[in-house]
Amino acid sequence: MLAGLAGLFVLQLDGEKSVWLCAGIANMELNERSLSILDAIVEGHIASGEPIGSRTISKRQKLQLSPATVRNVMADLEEMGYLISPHTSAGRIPTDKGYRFYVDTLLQVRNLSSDERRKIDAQCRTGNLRTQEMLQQAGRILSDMSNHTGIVLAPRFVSTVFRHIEFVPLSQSRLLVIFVSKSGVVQNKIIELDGAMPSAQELQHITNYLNEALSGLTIEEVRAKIVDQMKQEKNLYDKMVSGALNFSQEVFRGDIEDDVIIEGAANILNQPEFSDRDSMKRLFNAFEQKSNLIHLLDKSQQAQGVQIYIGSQSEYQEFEGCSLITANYTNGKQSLGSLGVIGPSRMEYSQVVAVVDYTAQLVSRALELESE
Amino acid sequence: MLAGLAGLFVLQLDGEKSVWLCAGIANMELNERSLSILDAIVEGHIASGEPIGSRTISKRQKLQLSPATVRNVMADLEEMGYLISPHTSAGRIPTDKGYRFYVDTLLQVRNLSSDERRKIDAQCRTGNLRTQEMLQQAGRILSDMSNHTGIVLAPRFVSTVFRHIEFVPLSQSRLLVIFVSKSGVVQNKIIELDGAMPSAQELQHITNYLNEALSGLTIEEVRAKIVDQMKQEKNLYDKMVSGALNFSQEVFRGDIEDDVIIEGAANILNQPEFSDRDSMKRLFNAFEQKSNLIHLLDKSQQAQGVQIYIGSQSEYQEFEGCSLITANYTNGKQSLGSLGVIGPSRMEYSQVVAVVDYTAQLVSRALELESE
DNA sequence: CTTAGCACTCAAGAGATGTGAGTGCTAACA
DNA sequence: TGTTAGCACTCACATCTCTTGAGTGCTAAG
Repeated sequence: MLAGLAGLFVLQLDGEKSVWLCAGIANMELNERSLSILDAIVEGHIASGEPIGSRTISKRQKLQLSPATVRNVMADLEEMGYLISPHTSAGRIPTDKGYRFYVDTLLQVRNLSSDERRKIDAQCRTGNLRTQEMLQQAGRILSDMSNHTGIVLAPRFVSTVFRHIEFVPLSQSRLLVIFVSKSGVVQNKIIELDGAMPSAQELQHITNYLNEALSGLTIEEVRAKIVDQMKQEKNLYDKMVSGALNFSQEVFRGDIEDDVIIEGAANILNQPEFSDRDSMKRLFNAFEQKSNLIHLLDKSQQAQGVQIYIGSQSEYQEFEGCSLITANYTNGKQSLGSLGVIGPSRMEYSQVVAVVDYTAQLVSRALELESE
Repeated sequence: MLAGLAGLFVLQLDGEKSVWLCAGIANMELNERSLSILDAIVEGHIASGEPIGSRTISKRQKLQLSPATVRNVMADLEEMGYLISPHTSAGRIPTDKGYRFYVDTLLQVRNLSSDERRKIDAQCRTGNLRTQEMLQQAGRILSDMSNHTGIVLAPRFVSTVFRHIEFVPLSQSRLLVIFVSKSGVVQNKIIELDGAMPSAQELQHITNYLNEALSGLTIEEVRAKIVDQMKQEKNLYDKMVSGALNFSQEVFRGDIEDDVIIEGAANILNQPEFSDRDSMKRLFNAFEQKSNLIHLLDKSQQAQGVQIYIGSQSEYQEFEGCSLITANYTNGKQSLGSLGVIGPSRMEYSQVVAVVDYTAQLVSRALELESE
């Protein structure tokens, strides 16, 4: 859990760490004073957006140090890679490593005020939403409460539990297949038939058979089961079953792409750090392509609790200068997906972490109720 | 069809109008020379983005006029409201009225090169897409080919034709309803039951009854029919039918919101005219709220052929400085929705109109095939 | 009616200059 | 030995001036 190690870090939201404690545990290079100054610089920069100079730090009541002393410490911190100055005569700003250290060690996650909780609850409780809409609402909350961009990875199709399948013939050769997952998510797909369209009765039989045979399995298991049964096909004399299998192989083949909901992308226009065209375009393109975003969210789905990716540590160039704060959500039993906020590295972590955590809890609770 | 009248104008895509012709028909205030100069200024400005001066026009081979003469004409055009100069020593740029006139009278829609056609066709023919995906693909094409933002209004739910309904119980009191429209669009909705959940058999009965009774009607007609039958309820002794009606009233009540697909929003970052934060934000907000966009697209869906809205003529402030080029698409019989491109008023109309028109045709053809 | 000539305007870019926030270094101090 | 005051230095940023060039309107001649 050393600072500077890339990779994930699970925040403990309940325990508050004192700076004092960290001094011993987290990093031997830094004494209490350095930590305190680093903390002040990061928070000052987050608050103002400007580079922070030695005078500003020195004026803070807390530590009675002259600017010169602060400068010495800052020089050390710069040498260690936590800070950088944009140019000779400017103050210092945190590097990615600096943010990382701040987030891992110094950050005190604040609790949401009851006002904020109420605001979120109110937005959330807009009646009887379908899962998809509920997730979209969650994205909107994330975006509104953080003033950044909210992202939600919808439950992965392959890990959803099969509830129901239905076939609707569209034309001579085109058949619409509708699945419903246990949590009520509806997916559909069109398959082109090679042979003739089965009669209504045959379809009904196949439907009944599949609904019976596949109920309660995850899509992954469904796939496995079909492959398995196909192998034994020679032993199958029931024409209907063999037809159903042929069918469903077609149906469950191929991937249904993961779905990512992005809300409040326009908020990145508010961020001074993305004022230049290039970084703005890079981000928007990343939003439109989604695949890298999905990858990150997927990683986060497999982990537990709140995670913070900072800048280049996210592996993807287009997220340079960005931080991504995510949390997975569950249905009480297993992790279904993840959600979070993306914004500039200079972000009010303390606020955003609380919002992401709370929203993930809300979504989990909602899904838990549904899946019961 | 006088220039300056706000409102819609249906372009004739096949007929090419000569400037000469227009001089007589379109506007009595403008003689051939003025038209020619206005044309040159608009096209020049569209091509370069810069204000166009008298010297530039004078240097064109076509009309042998000195800069001074051109200046006189330009002064007249400015007085009539077609042009404006950003400042004293700059050239002229078209006003909204100027663009309107250009589009209505001077614009020569060019045909797509076979290369472009092939490119569009190739992108379109990505196999066996569901309607929703096909429309999204269309949005992407519009965006790619125009370098602006592509928008598509999905077929309005109320006007789609009922094909199939299905009920899936999710819990004791929550029932998932799935409709399929004739063109294969799947919609779903969750209803909360007041009374007890019907048994599987009852549900099956209700399903059969509704599928029978409602087949081939539009959702609008379905609603009317239900209301109608409810009135006669006293005469109904069939418990099942009355149950089905109660049910479906709940199901078809309330609106399913219109769906708008927006692709390539990031392209507005490329446009120098939207370089200032404010106009950029205004646009992105309009994209996120969608409602005004839907209203415009809906208007265009009810009209025929390609339509062009310019700047403030669109009624909405947030589209100031923008033009919207749209066309409706059909299933061969009736207009289902509309699609188009939104970008700065300074837009290559000739190119974009052709792309929008062609894409609308493609989508129409695809839906025609599906609905047969 | 058209055009050449001319004085005038103004945005944009290039220097020049001052200001202030911030730095590093050094020497004095506790 | 750690801390601090003092000082020279740096550099982004804002302001001002000056120049340049594209463009205009007006007037008088063709």
